Amino acid sequence: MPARQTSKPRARRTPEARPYHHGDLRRVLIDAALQLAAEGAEVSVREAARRAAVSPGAPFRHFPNRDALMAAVAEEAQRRFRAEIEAALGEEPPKGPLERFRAFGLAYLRWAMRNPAHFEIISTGRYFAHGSSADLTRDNTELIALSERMLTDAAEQGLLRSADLKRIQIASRALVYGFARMNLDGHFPRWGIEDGQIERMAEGVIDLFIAGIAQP
Amino acid sequence: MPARQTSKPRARRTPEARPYHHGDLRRVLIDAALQLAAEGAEVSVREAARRAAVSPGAPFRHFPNRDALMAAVAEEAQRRFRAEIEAALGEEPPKGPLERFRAFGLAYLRWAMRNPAHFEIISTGRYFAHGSSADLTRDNTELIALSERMLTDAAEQGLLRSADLKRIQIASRALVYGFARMNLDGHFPRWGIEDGQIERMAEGVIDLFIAGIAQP
DNA sequence: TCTATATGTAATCATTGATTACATCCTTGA
DNA sequence: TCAAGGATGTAATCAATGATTACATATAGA
Repeated sequence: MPARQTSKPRARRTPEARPYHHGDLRRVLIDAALQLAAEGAEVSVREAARRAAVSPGAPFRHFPNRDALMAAVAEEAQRRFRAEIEAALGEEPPKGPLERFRAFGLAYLRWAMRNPAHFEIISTGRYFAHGSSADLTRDNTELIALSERMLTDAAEQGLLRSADLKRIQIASRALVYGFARMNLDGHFPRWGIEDGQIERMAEGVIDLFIAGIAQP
Repeated sequence: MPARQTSKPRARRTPEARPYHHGDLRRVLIDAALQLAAEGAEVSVREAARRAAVSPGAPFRHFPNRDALMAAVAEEAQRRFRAEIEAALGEEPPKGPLERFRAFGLAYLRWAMRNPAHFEIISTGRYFAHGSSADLTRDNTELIALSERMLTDAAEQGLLRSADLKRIQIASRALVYGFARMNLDGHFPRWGIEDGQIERMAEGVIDLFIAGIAQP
């Protein structure tokens, strides 16, 4: 059997001999899990360990349990999500709040549709206790606050028909979230072959909503 | 040990001795799984078997695998979902299409919020292959058709501002589905203590949407 | 009544999350 | 410098689950 070399590893290790310690296993496990999810596979601790070429018990040195790993994965995904949305908004020349809201919704949906598995992990609360990660909660809260600020601005500038701001905020979240989840949950039967069609429909839905709340 | 009586079971069985054959195990398994889900537990084949007081292998006489059981569960849940919505619509005195649409959305959300686990099984497509049950697909399709008909009627009666009916239909589905899933996925933090508040917000969101698409 | 079929049981397997005892490495401070 | 001790990985093991197979029993129809 090709058992592990027992020669003193004190000496500089040969190129192919992995060192006993991994380097940054935590990071590698998170990446492996993200990749697993992106491939549409179930995320299992053992498979992540396998991809990191490490024993099945090793991950538990970094995460007390599977949920903690998933929470870390969600944290990373949420970070990327937020970064991409803010980047998209940053590219925009300054416009009115409703135009910014439109850009926000589009960036949100584009990311959700291009990273469905990661969006699912972020949003579902099925993989770990809600609020178990402060970072995740913060990123999420700030994204929501960002979008709500746009609507508040719009209201202050008299751009909205209704005075019930809270209602508009919730409805807008429900609309965008619902569209993302419909895509995720397989409610867009065929047209998914090339995603352009779904993204165009996302745009149309957002425009319809904005037209509905905007002062005529 | 209180091992099973080996006396010839040919004779009429004593009251407490369960007969070898169960009666309607398939049905009982589905009900057990529905109940498990409603309790917020994971639905496992074995636990369903346990509740049916039957061996762990028995369910596989009725369902080729776990997914098939979940599909049957979804079928039953979808049947109830549709029945309740149609019942709610039946109670309504005949009104305009937008009023009917409003009643539809409310009935939809009320059921989704009162049966979150069942709604999840129906809608997610994570528990079994989409389209694996003809009945489920049919019930779902007809619900969608029902709601779309209301919007079509509204359009024909000149009640809508926009001519893009398809867009309105998708947006309305996204809105209602999104609200239901936000509740399901834990995006309504505190106010859930008594559901009345969420149901009122659901009502408000639907009204906002209808006001947005209706001809002023 | 006799037999084919449907339905349940017992035993077993592979996979997974998790824990425990042990091995190895790395850092720190005397 | 180097030994102590914490951090990190391994090996072995456990319990739960989905699934399969061989076998047992009940039921229906000729």
